[in-house]
Amino acid sequence: MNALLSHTEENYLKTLIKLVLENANSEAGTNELASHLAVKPATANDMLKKLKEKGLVSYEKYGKINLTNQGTKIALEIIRKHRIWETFLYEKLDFSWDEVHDVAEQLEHIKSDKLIDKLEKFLDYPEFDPHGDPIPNKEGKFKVQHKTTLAEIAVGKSCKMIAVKDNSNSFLQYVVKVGLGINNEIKVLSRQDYDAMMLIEVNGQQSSVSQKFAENIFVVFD
Amino acid sequence: MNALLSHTEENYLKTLIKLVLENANSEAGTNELASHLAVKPATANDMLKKLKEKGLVSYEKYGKINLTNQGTKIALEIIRKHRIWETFLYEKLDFSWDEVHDVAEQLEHIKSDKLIDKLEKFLDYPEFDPHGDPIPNKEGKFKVQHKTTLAEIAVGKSCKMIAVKDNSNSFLQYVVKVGLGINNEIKVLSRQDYDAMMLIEVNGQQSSVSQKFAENIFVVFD
DNA sequence: TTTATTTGTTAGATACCTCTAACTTTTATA
DNA sequence: TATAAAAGTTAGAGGTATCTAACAAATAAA
Repeated sequence: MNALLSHTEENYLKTLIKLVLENANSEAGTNELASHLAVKPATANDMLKKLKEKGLVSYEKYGKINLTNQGTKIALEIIRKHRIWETFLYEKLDFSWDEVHDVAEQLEHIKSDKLIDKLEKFLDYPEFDPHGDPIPNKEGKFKVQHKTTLAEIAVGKSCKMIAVKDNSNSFLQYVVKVGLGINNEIKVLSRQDYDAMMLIEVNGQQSSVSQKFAENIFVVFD
Repeated sequence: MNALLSHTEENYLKTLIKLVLENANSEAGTNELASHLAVKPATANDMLKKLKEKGLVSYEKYGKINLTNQGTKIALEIIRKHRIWETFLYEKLDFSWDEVHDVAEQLEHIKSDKLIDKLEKFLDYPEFDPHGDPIPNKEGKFKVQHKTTLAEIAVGKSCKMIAVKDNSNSFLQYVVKVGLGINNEIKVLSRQDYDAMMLIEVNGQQSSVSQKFAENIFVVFD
């Protein structure tokens, strides 16, 4: 029995699960939530009351926010839809890597289980989206990859890019500019002691990237 | 400069253009509009004021409603999106003929010109949707077919189904049950004088259909 | 430990879309 | 043409999602 949630409610749940998963402490705060959704804390607070009323989040006044099992389930369904749509846009409609996110933000709210299941089949059951993030299946299960960042790779070693951490347009466009994409080989040529700037090589193209950049590129060892 | 309209506003425009095109008199009334949108006349009246304010409809108090050029343009864009999505669902995702409408009602509101243009290309620029309705191009132009209904076909003659007039689920499911679909050949075997019930044959299957049914099937002569 | 800062909450207001109930205008009918 | 019916409008209200401004609690700093 999927509760009928508004786009807004769905966006709150999606943001909450991201915060809970990223924070490692498995908790989120009102201000944090509000800033991710670009609303004021007062607004987020109101919505939290509503979501609590619906049994989707658990929290007490002045306490930390968590998703209930039901809330987690719904949040994973939204992430599933988002990533399947991103894959469709990238693979079938020739959208570029950095264009898929914004459109998928809209498409993820379409209410039709049949649609997303048929789309998944059409794409031949993809396990990762164009950014390398895992796609939850109908039961909410997904592949977890051990994630190393480019910043951790030693000088002289090579690795393969598997995902990005930051999904912002500005970052993704930067990644494209450096000539990087999913499954590309990266060789670490040197690293500055002072600021950890790295010189890397991708498909013969050398680029100098910051530590911040390197920390947002997930890789696996060759 | 595409005004940023809400889903609701878009639905009003879409319904208005349908009424205006169907009515032949090129006018619509408040009650008529309201009943098609399943809202009360008071609600429709409020929205009309807003759409007039935005320059999308023209009407005077107690007068008839018309779309402005700008309103027509936007309405055609929504119809274009709806029909392209229907075609996608039917051709690529194996949705059945009678399932596509409801999902397309949601998809038509996705805001991305790039998306719909790429989808159109992916489908190889279709001219008609799965119900036989013409798909407006980017400039709002579409093919007009001279439409004869099955009710007008003489006994003993054959014709080919090209579209349906009624898009309701109950009608479409009935059409499927009779074994009919776009481009099927229909032979009119007999017609009752009393109530115009017709006996037709489709792919070897004989069915008895009412006048109401026949009036909602568009055909061309062989 | 007292104070300052950060974080979270409440109250009151607005815009959107909807409703019901009452009223007005137009159209049809007797 | 007078009246009844249909069509259209207005006023007042409610739910959702948002805001600002003011306040309260928890945490960090002096």
